[in-house]
Amino acid sequence: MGRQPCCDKVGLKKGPWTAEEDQKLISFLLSNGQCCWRAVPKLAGLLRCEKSCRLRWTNYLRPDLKRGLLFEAEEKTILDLHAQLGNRWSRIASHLPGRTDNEIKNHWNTRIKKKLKKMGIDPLTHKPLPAVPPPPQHEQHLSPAGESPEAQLPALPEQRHPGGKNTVAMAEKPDEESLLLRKSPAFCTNEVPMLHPDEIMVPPCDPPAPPQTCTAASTPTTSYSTVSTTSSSASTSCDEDTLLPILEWPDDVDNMCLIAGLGVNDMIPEMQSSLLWDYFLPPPPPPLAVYEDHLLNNAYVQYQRSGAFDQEAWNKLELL
DNA sequence: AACCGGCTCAACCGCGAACCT
DNA sequence: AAGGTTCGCGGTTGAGCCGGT
Repeated sequence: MGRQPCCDKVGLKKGPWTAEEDQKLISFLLSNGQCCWRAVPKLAGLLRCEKSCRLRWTNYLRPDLKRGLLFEAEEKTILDLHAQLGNRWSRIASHLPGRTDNEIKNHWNTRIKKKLKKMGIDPLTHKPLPAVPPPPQHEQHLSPAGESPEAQLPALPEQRHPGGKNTVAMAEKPDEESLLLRKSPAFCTNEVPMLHPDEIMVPPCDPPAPPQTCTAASTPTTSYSTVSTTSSSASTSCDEDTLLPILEWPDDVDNMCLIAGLGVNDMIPEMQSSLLWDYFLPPPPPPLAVYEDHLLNNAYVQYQRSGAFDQEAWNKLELL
């Protein structure tokens, strides 16, 4: 359909915005409100396309935006929502007041994704990464076109939305199979529940804690526990909705050991440190069936099921 | 001091949906 | 109904920053 590329017009400026341009846009939008974006650049006296103006406003200039690092609770909310929604950044952002989809997308791609990979979790599916089999000795061919290791993993279920957008498959109208999965308490390691939008329960994200809680070092685990207590009470209804068993996050090392089938005495000193999280994550993955059993005990699955979240361990991943 | 590589994030691009004529 | 316009979304890019050598 004869659509004009909006930014190809001659004479329109591209690239970083200057303070002067910002000021023009802000003062225009504050005095006139957001109406037809098409008219905004002209009326505001800007040599920008409407798209550029809208983006600058929504992602940067809007007065209700929070700036700076995401709070821990926000990060957890993003994790929760991404597990349910996939890369629907605008939907995720709608649950985080003052945050933009762009900001969340960037944060996901630069931080959370890495952390999950370090934990052996596929950031796309929130499932454990499959074992990468050692290349056969006589067949160490590169995959075609130099695909990344990720591209060489076993094919996942169809991830693309029928519309062609590269989003994680989501059951807009849950089919029989997905309904069964959601009703089965045994699921979890195989499937991340893809929920219908109106089923999504988001733990309240009330970070307006003092900004200093933003740094990992200054945040004792207990401070997050408060948040996760709140969220787990909220996630109770979530679990009711999805009919998942509610498992408690262990209060202490004894419980962690219990879950992992270990005695406290079995633990080496390092394990008794706050790196427990790491220890309960799967080492090089065994065959999938065994692996799944093992995962029933691992911390991330506990997190997926209960919403409880070991913030300290999570923060440590940042430092690795 | 200079160079290099990795990282971050603001901005851009292209597409589809919704709306309008 | 068909074609055009506007808006919003998600993926990608690249300039600038920063730490390491």
